[in-house]
Amino acid sequence: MDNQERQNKEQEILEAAEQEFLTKGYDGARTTSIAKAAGVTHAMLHYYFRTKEQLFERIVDEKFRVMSRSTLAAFGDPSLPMVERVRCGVINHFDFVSRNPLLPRFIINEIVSRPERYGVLHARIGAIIDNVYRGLQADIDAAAERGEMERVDAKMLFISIMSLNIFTFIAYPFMKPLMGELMADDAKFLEARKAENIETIMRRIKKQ
Amino acid sequence: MDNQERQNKEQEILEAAEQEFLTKGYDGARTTSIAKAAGVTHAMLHYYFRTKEQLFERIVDEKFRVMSRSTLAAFGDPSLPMVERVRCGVINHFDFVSRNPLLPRFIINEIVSRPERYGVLHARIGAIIDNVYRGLQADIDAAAERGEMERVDAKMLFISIMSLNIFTFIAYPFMKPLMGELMADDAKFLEARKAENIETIMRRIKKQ
DNA sequence: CTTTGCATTAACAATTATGTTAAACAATTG
DNA sequence: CAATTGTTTAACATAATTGTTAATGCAAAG
Repeated sequence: MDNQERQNKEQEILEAAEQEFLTKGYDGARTTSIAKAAGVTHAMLHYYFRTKEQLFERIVDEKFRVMSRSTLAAFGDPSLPMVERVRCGVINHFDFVSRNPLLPRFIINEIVSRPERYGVLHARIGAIIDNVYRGLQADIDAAAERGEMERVDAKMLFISIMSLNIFTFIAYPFMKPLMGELMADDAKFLEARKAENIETIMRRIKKQ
Repeated sequence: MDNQERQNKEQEILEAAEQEFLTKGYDGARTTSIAKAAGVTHAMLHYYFRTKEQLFERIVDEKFRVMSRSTLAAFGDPSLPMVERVRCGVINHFDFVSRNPLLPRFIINEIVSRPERYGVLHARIGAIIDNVYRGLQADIDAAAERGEMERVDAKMLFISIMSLNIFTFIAYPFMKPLMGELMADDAKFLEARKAENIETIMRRIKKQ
């Protein structure tokens, strides 16, 4: 068996594991079911990844990376005027969550149910965020000074953006059957929801 | 043993079960650990509730009821002027979630991981909501006509309110370590967050 | 006081998941 | 082609968890 094939098997296990863990969580996931979905015996899964725990770590690591990278990238281009920069941030963040709809719920559940493990990670991300914020808040203050927008707290604004964008996807399966025609067409609803979130945030920062 | 005592035991099991299921979810919960927390042997738990499944049902049922009652009640007093009615709705909903911080995550996870079971429930709630909405949208339109507020979609507004209020609590354990001083004092942060959510929603409906 | 019925316990049964191992197999290398 | 290394399988071991049961206790009712 050549390298190519081996990597394929590893990859297939990882993909099946991602699907299983993201939809069912650590406790609900079954290694046998992951192995089956990947088309390997469950002994092979253990051969490649030793334990369920270690396989899970791999998924968590990757997902955390994707999540934090994209979340930070959402606070894009500092060369844009502040108001446009925020609009752009909301759009980018919405689109990211839209491409990874299962991710936020997974990460939140993970952290809620095993807070002890993420101390290091938190410290690291915390430092990065702190840095970004200081700059962002300064830019907001400057723009407010120039009368371009309302003076707002950068962190609060950030939380609002995350709330509006993420909740849409977290609660989708819950809301969909409750909302009738509004949600009949997924694509249409998401488009409308995106516009609504942008509008809500833009009004929040609009000078009045 | 008198009636009082028996009901107490049942009650203690239910309370322990609620705690366990809400924090760990169905898969993560252990009946032995529930029994231990309730101070009974695990055979007693089975004696009272037969299976884990049935015990879980009891908790889900009650929690669903609490959740839907409070969510609807948040769209309070139709005698108030529309703008005040919305403000009041946001405040009531925030306070409700604040008193039941684990509830939204529990319900969302439940529904995501077992969608098939909630068809009936959904139909019922859907009908109620539909009803409330029709009235609410009419009231909003009328208020907009009178120039008291912006014309907005009632369902979209509702989703925004839920998003802002619920996400705060769902993501709290995740954000807390990331936000530094802002969240050092829980009570203070929640107060600030509540004010921020009210402001965000009020600006959304403000005539401009 | 005895009978009846519920409450309680401890021991046990069954199932399910994770993880291991030894042997078979395949591929690569010298 | 022999030796070595890594891969695969099937069978097994272990542990955890849910659920059952038969025996015992206990309280109230007749």
